[in-house]
Amino acid sequence: MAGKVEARKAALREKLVEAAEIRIARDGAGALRARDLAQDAGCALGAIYNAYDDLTAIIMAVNGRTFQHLGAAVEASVADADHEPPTQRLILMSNAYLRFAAENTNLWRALFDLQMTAEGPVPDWYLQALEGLFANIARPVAELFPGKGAEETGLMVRALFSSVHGIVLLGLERRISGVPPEQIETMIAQVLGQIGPG
Amino acid sequence: MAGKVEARKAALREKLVEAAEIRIARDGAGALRARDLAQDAGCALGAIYNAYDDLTAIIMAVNGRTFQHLGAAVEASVADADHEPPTQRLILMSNAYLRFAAENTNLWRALFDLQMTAEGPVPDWYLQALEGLFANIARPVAELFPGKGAEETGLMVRALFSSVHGIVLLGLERRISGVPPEQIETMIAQVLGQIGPG
DNA sequence: TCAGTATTTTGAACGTGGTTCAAATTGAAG
DNA sequence: CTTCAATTTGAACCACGTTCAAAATACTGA
Repeated sequence: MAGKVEARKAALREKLVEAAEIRIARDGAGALRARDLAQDAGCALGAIYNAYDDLTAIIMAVNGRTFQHLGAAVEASVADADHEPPTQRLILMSNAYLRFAAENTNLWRALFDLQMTAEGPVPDWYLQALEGLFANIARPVAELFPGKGAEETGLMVRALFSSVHGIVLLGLERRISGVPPEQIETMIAQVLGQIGPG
Repeated sequence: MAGKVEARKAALREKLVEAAEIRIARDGAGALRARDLAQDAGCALGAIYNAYDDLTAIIMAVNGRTFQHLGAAVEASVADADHEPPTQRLILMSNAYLRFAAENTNLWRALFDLQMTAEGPVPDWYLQALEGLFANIARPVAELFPGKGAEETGLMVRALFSSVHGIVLLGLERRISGVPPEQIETMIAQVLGQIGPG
């Protein structure tokens, strides 16, 4: 019975991220409360701190899942779009990004909100998840700018991702943008439609 | 001596925003503490709540100033650039935006961080300040796309602002972007340089 | 099986921080 | 100077993340 405690610990970790995911999705990461989480997971308040260092670590665990889902959604959007021109593939991915953000706003926000708050270095898997996203963008961009070097292409990839991210971010903040959600796609197309050589 | 209390109250409000501005600029809006603020302003803890509804209201007051400074910086960047082509003017404004954000990161972040947190409606002057920024962008955009209607131009203005905002936001988050600050200008130019008719 | 030891779980308690409010202080009026 | 209203004060309240000594549980050897 050596793995019994291990298994119980793992089960608790699992229950905690699941409960946290539900709460973050519903109320946002800022509304996550240790006491609520303990209740949801059916454990003692202190047990949370046996499973994770602190609440931030749990949010990070949720972010890990969210990144997976986000990455899958973006990749699926161009899974069978090889025949489409590169600009169109960029637009497809961006719309998938928008859709994911719109349907999972709080979880998606947690992905980027956390960075601002926490001081320490971003975990490695975080950066790698981002690189994964960038890799998908890099393919159409490389097709669009065959002449450019890797350096400049890499910057362009980040610039385009950041642009779409900004459009989605402010666009979903209805109170600021005043733009109805269905217009966000138009804005993305307006910007990405311009991208191309010469 | 009718206006005496009024004046004292106004003076306290002033001291509070000034102290808050200094603290937010140094440590970020999230690190603002009521007790520190009271000490800085030389008033009792409770006095804060005579002058303002809550800490959020003080941050909003600071944001009001920040918006003024930001608007002034952006306008100044194209003050005597009428002879420049529209794309160049967009780049000038964007670089001014970047520069302001880089030099006043915490104050600039507070401008957008707060929205996420607070639930209530955004105050009117907030939206008007944004409209003021948009108006500056609208001029070059209208020159670039003389054929487009007001509707589409308005969307494009928001799309471009959001794009630059996104590039600056993620670019300054060094831990995420991994891009050195001086490259952010390059990314802005990469995207804005593409904008133009047909 | 059981006593003894190690490990895990528990939740009361601590520290921090925003906000409140009864009491003290200050200012206005007679 | 006295009285009354308004303002100012800071101790106290509550919510929350986190800790840690004690209780519960699991493991080991006889």
